[in-house]
Amino acid sequence: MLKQQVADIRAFNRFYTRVIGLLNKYILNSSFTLPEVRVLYEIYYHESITAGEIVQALGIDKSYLSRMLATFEKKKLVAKKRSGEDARILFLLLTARGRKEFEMLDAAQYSQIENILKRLSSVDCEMLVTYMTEIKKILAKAAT
Amino acid sequence: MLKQQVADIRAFNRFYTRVIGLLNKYILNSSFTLPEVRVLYEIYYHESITAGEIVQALGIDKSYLSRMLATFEKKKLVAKKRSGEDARILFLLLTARGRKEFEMLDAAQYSQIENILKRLSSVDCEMLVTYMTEIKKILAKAAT
DNA sequence: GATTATTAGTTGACTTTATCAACTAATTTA
DNA sequence: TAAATTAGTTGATAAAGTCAACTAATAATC
Repeated sequence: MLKQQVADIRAFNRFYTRVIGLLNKYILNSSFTLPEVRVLYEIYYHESITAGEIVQALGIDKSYLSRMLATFEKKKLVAKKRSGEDARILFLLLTARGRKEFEMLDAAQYSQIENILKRLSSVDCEMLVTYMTEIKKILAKAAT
Repeated sequence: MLKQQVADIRAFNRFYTRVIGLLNKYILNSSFTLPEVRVLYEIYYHESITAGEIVQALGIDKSYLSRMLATFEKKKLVAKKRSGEDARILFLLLTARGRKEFEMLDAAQYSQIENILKRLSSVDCEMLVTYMTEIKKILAKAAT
């Protein structure tokens, strides 16, 4: 029955909002904020990304990002390289230090998930991953 | 392999963060903020809930909630009733107006999900709900 | 049964997150 | 070459969230 399905999905959304919230909480104990980590993530996995692309990808304000990048530059985590072809564009890249810092965060987030999985049987782990992957696939269909 | 499982779960988390973000975006066009809607939800579905229980359920700060409830009271959406047994405790309840406002929001969120399900086959709908329910069960085990 | 500890909630001060509009500098177009 | 676009910066400010100290009431214990 559709009505019950909608209710179940909303229940999952509330539940999972809380899960994500708890996982993110730990980031708040790091020296970075949540949007900062997301920005570092984008630069780490797409070196030579532009500020505009991050604005698109994360849906954040360009002025907000501009200031965030300025503090990253001050801390020598991110460097900017002006494009030769279009001098309006700045390519962003992590410095060695930026990569190192991000990798530490990334590793901590990894072990946070790992600690959850450790509490589960291997069958439950497999099922969890399978269900998540399937949900992604199904929702991707709805998005087209 | 555990490593891949962790990576898959993190990919799901990034994916689902966006899903929830898109669903929540509409709330931002309402006259309520996201945490406000969550608080109204809690009171609506558990009349005679206390502030402390909401803090527990949603993981929000008690001072933040305290101020939010004050604005709800000012707008005549929420009323407080001091417990006779323990005068430290305030029970929360929605006024008729609060219930009406929440029901409008709730109906809009319902049809938002409904619109997504309409784009899926009934098998996909059922699978989606099943997977979500199973994920909740599995993660609940890990939480104990 | 007075004193201490605990609990529920409030308040003040603050930080983080986010937005808007005006601006600079470079590039494209007409 | 002037006008329009584009990428990003800066100033001002609002909204969201947090922390710690506080009040008021109750419960615990000596």
